[in-house]
Amino acid sequence: MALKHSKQRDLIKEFLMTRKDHPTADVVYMNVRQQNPNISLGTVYRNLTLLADIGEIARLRLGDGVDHFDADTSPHYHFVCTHCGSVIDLEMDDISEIVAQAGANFDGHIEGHVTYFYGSCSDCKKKELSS
Amino acid sequence: MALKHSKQRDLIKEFLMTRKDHPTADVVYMNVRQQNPNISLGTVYRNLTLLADIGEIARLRLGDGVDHFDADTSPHYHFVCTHCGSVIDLEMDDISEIVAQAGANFDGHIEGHVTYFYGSCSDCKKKELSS
DNA sequence: ATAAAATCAGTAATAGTTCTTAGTTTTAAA
DNA sequence: TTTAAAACTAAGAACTATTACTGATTTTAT
Repeated sequence: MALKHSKQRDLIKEFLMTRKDHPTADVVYMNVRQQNPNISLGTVYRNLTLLADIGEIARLRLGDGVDHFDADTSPHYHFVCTHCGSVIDLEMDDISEIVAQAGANFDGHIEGHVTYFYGSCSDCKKKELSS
Repeated sequence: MALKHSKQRDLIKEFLMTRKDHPTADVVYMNVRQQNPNISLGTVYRNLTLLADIGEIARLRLGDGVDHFDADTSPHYHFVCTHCGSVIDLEMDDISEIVAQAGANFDGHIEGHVTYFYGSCSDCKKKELSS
């Protein structure tokens, strides 16, 4: 299982670090191909999964049926626009105290929570108003 | 678009109301077939989607790649066991004040939030301890 | 240098869900 | 109560995102 270096994995990680918009595997693939046209989609998926498993990136599941990836692994929350699908970081305080609330009347062990917010992003909100 | 009655839809809704474990489309299909062996999986999917769209049931996306359905549409939170995959209702107060927190430094419009918790359910917790 | 292990590209396979088609029910109105 | 339009159905094809398999290639510890 010893991890070996791979140019493909470096490329994927480097690309992801340049982006703040939480791209999907397919978007990563299309972009990374511009540097390495021979890279395969399977390699992109495998490495995204591997990087997520070792904690170097985060996998986001936002209910749209597609996994998004984020090079920013610090705890933070996301907003999903239900009109254009864009995913945006939110500036807000940590709310993980809700885990204690959830555990108060629960017999199992709660390890964590998944929270994201949805609505209209700034751009889509403007378009709605002007129509 | 006027909704017409359908025996299949009734059957699906009735089945879902008997369950508190948030079954998937496939589980609904397998069970509903015992009453109507000719029902098709597509019909189950179509009606679950329709019922969710008109608000009679809730569609839950819990990050496991499968949609779960819930006849209880009142606002409440869910726990997902990462070991056995079971989905359990949590008894806890409403936490939708987090929406205001999230909107404080955000330029768009936040309509709602998705939150669920994960960890080990009561049964799986016991099994871990005894191993 | 070399060889075991990890990785790769390419492609087939899978899972969950939606779409298409041709025929069947439902329902409002004649 | 016929009737005909609209909604609905079963069956299965198609689609999307993802994972698994293959034999060849790269990495790295010796």
